[in-house]
Amino acid sequence: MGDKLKAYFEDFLRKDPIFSNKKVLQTNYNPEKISYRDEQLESLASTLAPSLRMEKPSNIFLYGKPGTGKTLLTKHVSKQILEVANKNNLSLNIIYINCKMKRVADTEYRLIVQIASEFGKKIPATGLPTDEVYKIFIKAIDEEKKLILLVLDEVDQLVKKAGDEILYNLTRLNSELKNVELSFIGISNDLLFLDHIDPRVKSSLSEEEFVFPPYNALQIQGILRERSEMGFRAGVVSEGVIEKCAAYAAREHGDARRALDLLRVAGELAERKNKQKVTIEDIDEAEEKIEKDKIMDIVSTQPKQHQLTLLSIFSISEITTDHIFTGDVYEVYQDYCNKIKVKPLTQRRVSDIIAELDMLGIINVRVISKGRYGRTREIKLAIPNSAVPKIKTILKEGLNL
DNA sequence: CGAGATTCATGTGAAGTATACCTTTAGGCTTAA
DNA sequence: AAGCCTAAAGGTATACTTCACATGAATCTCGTA
Repeated sequence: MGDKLKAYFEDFLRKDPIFSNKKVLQTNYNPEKISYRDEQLESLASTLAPSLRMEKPSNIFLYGKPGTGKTLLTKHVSKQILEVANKNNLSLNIIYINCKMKRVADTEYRLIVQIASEFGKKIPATGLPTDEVYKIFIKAIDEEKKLILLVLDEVDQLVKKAGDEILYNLTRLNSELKNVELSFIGISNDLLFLDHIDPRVKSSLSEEEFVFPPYNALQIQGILRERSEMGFRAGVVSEGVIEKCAAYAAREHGDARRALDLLRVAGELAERKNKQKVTIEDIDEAEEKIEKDKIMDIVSTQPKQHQLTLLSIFSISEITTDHIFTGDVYEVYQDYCNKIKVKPLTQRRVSDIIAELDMLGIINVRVISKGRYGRTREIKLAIPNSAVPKIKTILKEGLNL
């Protein structure tokens, strides 16, 4: 038993590794050089530069489709600025918050709590009035003179859920602060986001606006080449692999992150299969795996009730190819609840949950009127049918079904 | 035949409730002088 | 008397429920061409 395992590990060690430096291909990797975003890099840098003179920089708003380098660039510039600031003993803080994170920063209260905790201030998760939380927060940071850059990634998600007053309150925060100056960097995937918010907030939040256009296929190829040279051993990546990754990603509105994921996962799959080269076939497989992993990730972190709702939708989708309606989902949902002895929520709530699941992108939902036969949500799966059974079984396991 | 009324199944908004947690405060107990 | 602990009172955020009204096109109704 042990020998076999040891042999496997020995083998693993001896085997020609596909990767030379896998980190480079991971999505959280921060490259030294960012290609094809020179213009944005320069704009961002020049807008933020005054912060090194302890002058409050303009608020900035970045938007563009996913995987166009918004977050990457922001982090990159932040890092550089911070390094310089530290070297010169400037009290400059850059706080990065991702507003999408469920149960972390998806309400006004939680957002402030989250920001405060970045400053080491613990605030209870519930129980305090929101303006009290603001006060605690202000008190905590306003002690010494400093400059804070607050990066709000995926603000659109936050505003969609909790309204744009949050942004108003945040921008107003500056007048309450005596020593600290606060600048905002908002990042949004939704190109129309700015059109939907209060004009007053808009004008103060986006004093500067930078658009991140999608990468075209050639640019993605370029990015992939750079990274694969660093990440893979020479000659491991077969002819056409990069082109294919780029083509896949270009199809998805030029999402570079996706392209990189694709390449990395393809490499991992090849490695697992003890292959010497990454081939085009690996990419197809990787595509499927990424999709599945992504969904699994979202699904498994959902609260129980959401999972039950989702499970109901999946179950129905397996028996019919027709569109699914809220009423059907609710019936199945109740059955599942009874089976595991959980008190079912009301249809009102389930209706809201379905809307939330839509926001997550697992399903697509449209409110339609079926005339004489009432009005309902028309639910469609936003994931490949092939992935359903597996997710379903995992869901069931997690729910003791 | 077509304009207008009806109808259905659920969307949607507002207000209320349950839960879990918070701070404040008042009383009771202990302690030390 | 001062200090400390505890429990009750009074407050909030969040997830959910309850109630009531809004929707909007397929279908029905009925007057008219």
